[in-house]
Amino acid sequence: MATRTDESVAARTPLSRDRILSAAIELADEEGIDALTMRNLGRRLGVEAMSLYNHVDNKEDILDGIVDVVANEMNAAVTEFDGSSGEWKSELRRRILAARQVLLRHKWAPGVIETRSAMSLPVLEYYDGVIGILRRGGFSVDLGHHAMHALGSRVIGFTQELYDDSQNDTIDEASAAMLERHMDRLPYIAELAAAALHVDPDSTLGWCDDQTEFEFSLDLILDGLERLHAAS
Amino acid sequence: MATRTDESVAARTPLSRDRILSAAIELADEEGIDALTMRNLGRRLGVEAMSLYNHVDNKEDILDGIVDVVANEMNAAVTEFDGSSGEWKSELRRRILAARQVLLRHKWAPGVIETRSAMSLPVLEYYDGVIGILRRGGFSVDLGHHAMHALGSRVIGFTQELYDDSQNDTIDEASAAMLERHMDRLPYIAELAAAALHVDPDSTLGWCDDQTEFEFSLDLILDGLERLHAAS
DNA sequence: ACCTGAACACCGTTCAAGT
DNA sequence: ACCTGAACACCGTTCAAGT
Repeated sequence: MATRTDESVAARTPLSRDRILSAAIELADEEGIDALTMRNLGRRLGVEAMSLYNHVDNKEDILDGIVDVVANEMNAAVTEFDGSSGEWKSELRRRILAARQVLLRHKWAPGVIETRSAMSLPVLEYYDGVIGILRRGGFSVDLGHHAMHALGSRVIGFTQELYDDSQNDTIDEASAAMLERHMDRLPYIAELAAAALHVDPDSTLGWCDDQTEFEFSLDLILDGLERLHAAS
Repeated sequence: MATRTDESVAARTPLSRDRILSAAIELADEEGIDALTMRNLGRRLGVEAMSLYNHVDNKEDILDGIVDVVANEMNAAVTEFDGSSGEWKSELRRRILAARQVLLRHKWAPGVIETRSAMSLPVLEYYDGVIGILRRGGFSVDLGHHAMHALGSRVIGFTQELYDDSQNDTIDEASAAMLERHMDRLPYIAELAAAALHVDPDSTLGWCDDQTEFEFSLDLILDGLERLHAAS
């Protein structure tokens, strides 16, 4: 059926909004969000940067678009759980951890979502699904609203980390030296570091296991909500 | 004592790292972090952008510097509570809410802290104080560590909001129209909006009171930690 | 020792010109 | 209808030149 199956087809495939958004996500995934420039994106598509403007309004439009694509990916990953159990807590927990798996492939996404002034319909649909789980589980509108705030970015499976070391998985030498030098002014951090060292002797750095900490915090919040819910 | 008290003194005051950092913070507070460019900063100081490089290494150095200044402001606002009560929970709560007051004056700060690769000593001292409150309150090193993760950016008094409307306190018309158009696909958000409207009839926008939601979430986490602490 | 002007290598974006 | 080259107004930063 395919009349053109050689590799050069890709290069000849005409530009489109969808191809631009896919390439933009690839670029951000592989090289980080800072590498997502119009000129870089054009190069990846074998085209001049200015050609992109025939298919998207501007860079903001691209950022809006890739957020929608990722949110749809989350929604797809998550629908299988909808109504899968009568239990709001386990259902919500599984939904959030599934969304987290998607976002771990697109670590730039929470930061970009944060900067959008207009709202994304797919993101709102994701949120709507979360509130739906709570409401069907018997939460009042009010407590459901509070719950969304308490979960914060964790509702999409992400901890907006102060000092997230996802970029460079190690503490750089300058910081390590500074820590060393000022341990006397940081007695409790020194103690914590010592304890972490005890567990994993050859790294001052890998103090924290992201997934473990995420689930700890998520469960802490879910347990708190459960108690408030039971008391209401 | 002052031989020169006229207003032009400020303009003649020689440049220094401190003056540059103060001006940078003013600029970011007043016009947002995007307005903090070397040329803008130079203009505010009555000097060419290139002169700044005599006193700071580069822009990264300025960002590092203003984070330190703000963190020191937080530490100053917070020391009065240290050891003020034997009760870790109320002490930590007051500390975080005091830090929050500082950060509400410098809303750009959490975002900048997040992008620093090197660690700030004043920020670490703030964290150290938090862990200290927990440890003196009887928390194990491990539970103290988990607690820091659970609090996340809230430990410095800030909710890293998805869609924080601090910039434009209103939902823009495009988003409002989109919400209107797709209410059928967002049944639970529609319900929430209706409830919020009921409370405050003339705004689809002011759904949430930041301070209320912050304290709700903070107390939820503190209560959860208290329970884990009691069980340990 | 400190400040400046011109320049460089990047941005996003516009627009007239090509096919 | 789509793509391009040159250009514009911005970035951060370097460097030789001024005082």
